[in-house]
Order: sequence, then C-alpha cells, then structure tokens
Amino acid sequence: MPLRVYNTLSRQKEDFQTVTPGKVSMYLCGPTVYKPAHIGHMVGPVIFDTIKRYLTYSGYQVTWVVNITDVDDKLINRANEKGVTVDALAKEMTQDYFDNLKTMAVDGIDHFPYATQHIQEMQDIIATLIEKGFAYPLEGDVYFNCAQDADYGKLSGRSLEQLLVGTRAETHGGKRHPADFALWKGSKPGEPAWPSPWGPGRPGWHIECSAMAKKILGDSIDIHGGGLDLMFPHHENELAQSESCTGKPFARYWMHNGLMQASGASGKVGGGHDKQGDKPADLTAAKEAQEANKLAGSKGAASVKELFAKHDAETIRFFLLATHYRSPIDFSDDRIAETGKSLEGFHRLFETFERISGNSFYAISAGTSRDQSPSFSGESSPLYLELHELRRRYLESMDDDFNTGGAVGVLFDLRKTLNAYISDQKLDTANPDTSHLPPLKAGMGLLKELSSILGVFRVAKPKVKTADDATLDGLMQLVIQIRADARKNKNFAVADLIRNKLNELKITLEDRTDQTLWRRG
RNA sequence: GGCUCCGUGGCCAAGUGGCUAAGGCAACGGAUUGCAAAUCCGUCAUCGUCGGUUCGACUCCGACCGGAGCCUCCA
Repeated sequence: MPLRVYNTLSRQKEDFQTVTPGKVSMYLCGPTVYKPAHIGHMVGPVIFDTIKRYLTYSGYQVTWVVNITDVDDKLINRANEKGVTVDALAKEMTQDYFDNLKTMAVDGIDHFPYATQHIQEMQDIIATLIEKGFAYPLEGDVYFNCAQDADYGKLSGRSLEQLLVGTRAETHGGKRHPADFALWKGSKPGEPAWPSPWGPGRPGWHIECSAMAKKILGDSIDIHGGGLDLMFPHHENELAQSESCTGKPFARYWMHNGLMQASGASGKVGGGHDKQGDKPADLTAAKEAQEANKLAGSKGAASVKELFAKHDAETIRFFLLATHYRSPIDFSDDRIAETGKSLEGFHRLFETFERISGNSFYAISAGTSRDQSPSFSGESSPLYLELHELRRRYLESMDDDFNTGGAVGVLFDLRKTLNAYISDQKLDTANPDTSHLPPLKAGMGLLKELSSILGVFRVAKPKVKTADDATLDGLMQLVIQIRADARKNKNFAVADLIRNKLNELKITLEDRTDQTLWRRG
C-alpha cells in the first residue's frame, strides 16, 4: 500500500512520488515575527514535523524549510507602536518562536531562511518576471500581471472574472487588473528599504517564499505546506510567480492544515438566527462573534507560553495530532484537559513496565526505520500476532494522508493490549517467572517506535528533585508505613482516614499486593 | 454574492459501496480490592434531513437544513 497524500491542487489523494526518488523537499510557510506566537501557529509545525518523521521513518531523506518573515507592514506598525526598531522586534519574536518549537518537540526543521537576507534573490525573480512580461513596474512598485498567467487561480479554484466581481477593494490607479499584486513595494520615508532597479522599497508578501524555496530547495519542490487561510491569496500568488518565472511546476503537493478555533470563551456563533439576509443587525453581531472566535489576529488569543504554564506541551502536541490535520480544531482548556486524562494511562503503563522489568520505557531504543522494524510474524507468543496487526494498522493509517488520528487510536489499542497481557500473565505481582517478559518488552519497543513517529513519549517528564521533594517523599514513606500497620491490624478506619485526607491534598494512594504506591494528582 | 470544506453514540474523534462503524473522555455492570486506586472483561451509535443511482450506501449524485474557512498581508 503506497503512501497517499491529499493534494489541494487536485482536491484528491494522490500516490506520493517525489521529484528525486528517495528524497523529499518540504517548505512550510513560517511566521511573521511581530508578536508572540499563539497556539494556532504551532499547528503547522507540529503536523509537518510529524510528517517529516514519518517520511524519514519510511526511508526518505527529507529537507524541511520554514521561513521567517522579518519585514512586513505588521512588523513595521508594531515596532513603531512599541518604539523599537523593526530588527529588534523581529529578533525578539523569532526567539519566542524558536523557544516554542523546542517546547513542542519540533526539531526537524533544517533551514530557517530570513526574508531580509534574500532580497537579492527576490529581485532576481522580479527582474525575470518583468523580462518575461509577467510583471510591470508602476510608480516605484512592481506588480504581477495576473492576466498574463493562463492558469492563475488553479490552486484556490478561482478565476480572474470571479475575482473581479468579488473584489470590492479599490484598485490602485494604474493596476491593470484588480487581482494584480505587489512584488515590490516602494517605500515611504522612515520605512525599511532596500535599493532596487525600481527604486528603494521592500518585497511584497509572497515573493519571499518563492525566492527562498527556489534557492534552498530548487525550482520544483515536493511538498508545500501552510495553513488553509494561506491558500488564497498567498499560495496562489506564490505559485503564479514561481511557475511564471521558472516555467516549471512549483510544488507537487500542496498541503493545507485546518485552522484552530477558539471555542467556549464566547457563545457559539449562529445558534438559531434566521435564514440569511433579513436582519442586518444580527448579521453584524454574528460577524463580530465570529471575529472574536478567530484566533488569528485576535488579541485575546493566549500566547503559547501562557498555555505551557497551564498544560503540558506533550499533551498539547498529542491533542493536535488526535485530529486529522485537514480538519479545523476546536481549542479549549477542557479539550486539552481531556487529552491529558487520556494520556495518564500511558504514563501509568510506563511505571508499571519499569516496576516489572527494571527498564525505563524512555531508555528503550526502538526501531527508527520501517524496514528494520521487527515484523513479529515468525514469533510464537499470541501477543506477537497482535503486535504485528497493530503495527500494520498504524502504518496503514499513516500511509493514508498521514492520518494521525487513526494512528493515535492504534496507540490506545496497543496500550490496552499490553495492559491485558500484563494482567493475564500476572506480571505485576512479583511474579518470579520471567519467561513472559520478552513479549512485553517487544510490545513496549513497538509502542516506543510508533509514538516516536508522532513525537510523543520521547523523554521522561523531568523529575526535579528539590529538598522539598525529598522531604515529602520521606514523609510519604512514613505515612504509608503507619497506614500499612493499621491495615495489618484491620484498623481500616484509620487507614481510610489517611487515604481520604491525602486525597484532599491531591495525593492518590494505590495499594498493590506487595507495596503501596503514591502519586500526586 | 463567488470559491472551498464539514455535519458519525452524552462530549471529542477515525473510517468504509456489502464482514462485528476504530479509539478517547464520561456513564453503567462485572472481575480484582478489607474498601478504594490502578488494571482487566463487558454494555452504550445505523452515521444532519429528504430524494436518486445501485442487487446493496453512512460511504456516490442532487436538493434542503445547519456549521466553518477564504474572497480584506491571519499559520
């Protein structure tokens, strides 16, 4: 079963075939670094990081580029508001972005090109476009000539005629078509500017991606990704420029991730308002509510760092991957909390495994390649058969347009299978018979392998041992000892009192056959 | 108005032209436990509505209802 990828260009899943066999070039539109990143900015990186992991696992050599837009109107405006230079603001926000990627375990990005460092490459493309008749200078600006591009609109499914009707924005006086967009913008006094054959100015929004993708990855790349909101006009224009410039297909597969939406904060939009059109007031209200629910550009959207204070980054990553990447995701604290609960069972299993085998789950070195991974097919224990089937289902899901939601489901099934095995074989009861251990270790190895592809359960939660923790641990051992004595004497009233009081302190006791465990939460 | 997309159990969420429609959270029953916790076993949906195509559709087509995004430099 070959890998299949949904291509926005064709609106269907296609067999995955790269420009160069065995290699994948991948470009993801990165952030404009003008304010701290919010959770929505993490969706693309997490998804494409996972895609890269899976492609690498499948034997491809992947090169992944994410650009940093460090010159832009929003950046200029915000720098002016804050009274800092564009450069300083950009640097600060770039660092914020990098910090967040690291926290989210996004570490597969190979290149971070900066727009301001590729002005020459952009100008080269613009010059070529003018030369070929696809662009024209106008009063210090340079515009792309949409009418000259025969297949303009093919990505988003629009035609120039439709754009004419739909556009209400007033046209720049000399533009030949309202849809024509700026490749180069002449600068006003005080704005960042670079010299150019068309006068001092700065690049248009779309040209940087064309230039940097071309420079680092070549004329034709395999995967171009970004948020659904970028499909038009950004990607449409990027595509038009690049293909008009090189005469070659720009990207084989256009992949767009769904957008994250805030939910819960304000009531849901719509509810029961009448059919459309009759009540302008309602419509306006609905519009406003809609705006409020949008994360993008919304001032209320919490920064990623604020979110990390409340939720574990791994939980957030898992949450993002539990839904198909093309679907919109409703974001709320409750949703994240629910995901956190669903992950507890994994951490519990890791503890159990360590108790049984003496090995840490996190120390397992699992297979990193689809081919080298054990197939389990020749083994004797019935568990191996199940492992084999689970692995097959996982790969089948991921092969189907990176269906991480289905893959996550397999992880839960694998968890249940291993817990059932432990339960059946009574492995967690100081069982001296170790003959049932190898299959369990194989299963844990598989869990490690498959979860690593999603980028979760990779490192143990840091257990910071402070003086307080040491004291607490000592205290707990004492309390547990006292309670054990009480239980031995059938003094359950005391035993239960201790446990209930500890519960109120968010400490849970777990009486096992040979010992009593405790944990917070 | 134009262009995309979506509507699966209480909530979240995979998936398929015809075997028992994944999984998670919640709930309930049972095993285990002194009682719990954890774990295991089990129960809980006919897939927005109405038509059509088909031997057969939740899955394909149409209409309608409901929701989302884009057309305004928002990932």
